[in-house]
Amino acid sequence: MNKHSVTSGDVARLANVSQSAVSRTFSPGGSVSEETRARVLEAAKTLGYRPNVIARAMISGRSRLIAIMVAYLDNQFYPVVLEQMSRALQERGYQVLLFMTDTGNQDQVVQKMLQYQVEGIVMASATLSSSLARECADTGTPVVMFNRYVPSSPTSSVTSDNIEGARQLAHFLIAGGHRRIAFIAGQEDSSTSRDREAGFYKGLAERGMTLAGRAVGGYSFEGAAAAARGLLSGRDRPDAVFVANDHMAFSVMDVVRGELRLRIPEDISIVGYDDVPEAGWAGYNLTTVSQPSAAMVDATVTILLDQVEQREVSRRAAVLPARLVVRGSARMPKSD
Amino acid sequence: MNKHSVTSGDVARLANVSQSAVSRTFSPGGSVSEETRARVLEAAKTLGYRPNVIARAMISGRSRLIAIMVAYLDNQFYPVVLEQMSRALQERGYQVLLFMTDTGNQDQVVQKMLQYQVEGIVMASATLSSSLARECADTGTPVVMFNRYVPSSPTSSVTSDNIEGARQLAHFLIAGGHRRIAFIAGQEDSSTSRDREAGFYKGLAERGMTLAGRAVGGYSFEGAAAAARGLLSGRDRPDAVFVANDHMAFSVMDVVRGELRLRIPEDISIVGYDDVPEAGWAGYNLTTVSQPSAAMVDATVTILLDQVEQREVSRRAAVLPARLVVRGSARMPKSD
DNA sequence: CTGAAAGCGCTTACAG
DNA sequence: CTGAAAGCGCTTACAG
Repeated sequence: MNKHSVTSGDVARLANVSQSAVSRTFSPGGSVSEETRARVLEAAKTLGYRPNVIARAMISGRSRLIAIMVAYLDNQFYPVVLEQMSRALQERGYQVLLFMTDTGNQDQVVQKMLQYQVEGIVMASATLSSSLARECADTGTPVVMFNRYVPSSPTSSVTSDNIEGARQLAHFLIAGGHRRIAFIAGQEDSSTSRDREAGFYKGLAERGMTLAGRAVGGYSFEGAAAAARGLLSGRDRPDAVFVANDHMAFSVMDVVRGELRLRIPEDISIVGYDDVPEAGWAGYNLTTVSQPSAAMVDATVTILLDQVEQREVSRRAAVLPARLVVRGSARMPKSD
Repeated sequence: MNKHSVTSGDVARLANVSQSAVSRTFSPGGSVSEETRARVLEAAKTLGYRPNVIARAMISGRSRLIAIMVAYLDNQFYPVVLEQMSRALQERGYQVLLFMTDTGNQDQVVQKMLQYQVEGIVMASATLSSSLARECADTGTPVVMFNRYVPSSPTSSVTSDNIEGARQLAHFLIAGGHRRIAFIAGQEDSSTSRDREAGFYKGLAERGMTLAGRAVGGYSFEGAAAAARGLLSGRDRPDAVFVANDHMAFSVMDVVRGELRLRIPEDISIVGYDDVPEAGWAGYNLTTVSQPSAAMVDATVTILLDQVEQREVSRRAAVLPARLVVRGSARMPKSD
């Protein structure tokens, strides 16, 4: 394959052993005498031998490749997750094949993954159509959806408790004395946006309140800015806005302070969801709900690799606890 | 490999043709009659055949895999670049094998890349030691360093003109009336930090000035905060600070406003480098220098794939123009 | 422990 | 255009 591709055969010749002996020396449980091993290792070193893992994958049926599908790398939640997940997978001896979502032909992307004989798939953007889910199951390739799920789907998923997190946020805002509370949704077909909205409604209802306004930001920076302008420029302005994720909340805060000339939280409170690194930056100091990204990554890797290593595809759903993170972008409850 | 791994042989049997005919049907320039092709395609469809690209890689010597080595995904410059680079590579028919830098055993990571028979390597974090560079060259695997370089190394690199960008920044600060100008370095052994510092000195010198203070932030958020505290808490405080990248500049701004209670830019000007998305957010509104990430990605992909496709490793260095982006974090020159 | 041999799923000359 | 055959670099029973 390469210019000087040295193979196990070359090493065998130099070490005066069989090619099988070389192979055994380089496979974890291979039975080789100390002497043979030493001879092989030395020959390998002088030749610069490096086992070809593609050939190994071919014969063993194990590529040790995991596909991760991402998008939205402008939303800091995902780069952080991608970094953690890659490290966790590397530590366990797998490599990450990265796929950027290609709007439109998601089908082709999944076909590519399968062609590369990946042993597992993490969907950290978009979800799997039921026909694609079936194809993956047919080939014995486990899939885990990260930070999303499809209610009736047989695909495993890892999420945080978006309903409970949003519910707490509602209670917190009401305790802070807010009376006109609005919501800016993400992508309306996403499970995160839907669950956060549902949990928020629930929290409001438990205190006898309802939503005072609603707009859709589509999880984009620009979409959120437009939503904020629409929602906040009329009369009877909300006194608090729950934005479906932090990434959009920053955009909303920029519009509120820069265009509408309102103070946060004196004139209006803004809260987000995710607790991305920037939420803690002093320029935003955003009150939000923390998604436990490290625990979510752990659960994903565990659920996926259990299936890979047991060679069976099953369905497991993990829902991890979320936690309210109080900072300065929302008025505090009176502590009396 | 998989549960129901259907192979070209299975398709051949069903279509009543040879296995070679199936293979030709699925290889771009393969000569097959229309009739055969149709029969094969139909059989493939009913069986759910998917060519095994691992086997193809094995026999053809072309894995179509490109390794990208990254780190620092908390610095928004890299996620954006990773996304752009992955998309560009996918469009040209390559897949990205992602490697997170593992402090310490960089050697092992590169060995892994080579074992996976990657056709090219992009180093977007760290640089290649000369012995590793030689190993890559020996196997015929081209390498491009992204946003970094080693002066005497034979490895290709793509950077922006850090010297010129920093020089312009110096001129801009001086024109704005600043007289006590300090610098916060990144990692001192990185080419970006060194070049930005050198260009900055040059710009100061051209106006008869010298640096009024210097600290090292190591390109980390916390390191930058510590550097800012040290640099700005004494007497004779600087009236402007050039921070070696935006990521650190945000941290410095937080310390300046949150801890030191100074106004930006009235009391002190802060400028950064990179022009990451957050630099444009109203909470920071950072004056900085834009690295042309899209052009840098294009150059990287072109330089790398040219070598991959011509099967020869050469050395090319691209230095793309940088551009001053004036926002609100530094006092403006008087327009008279 | 060791080696000869089969075989993973393909591509690609080579003859016809 | 088509098929039989060789071979990519390995792993893994199988005998010894």
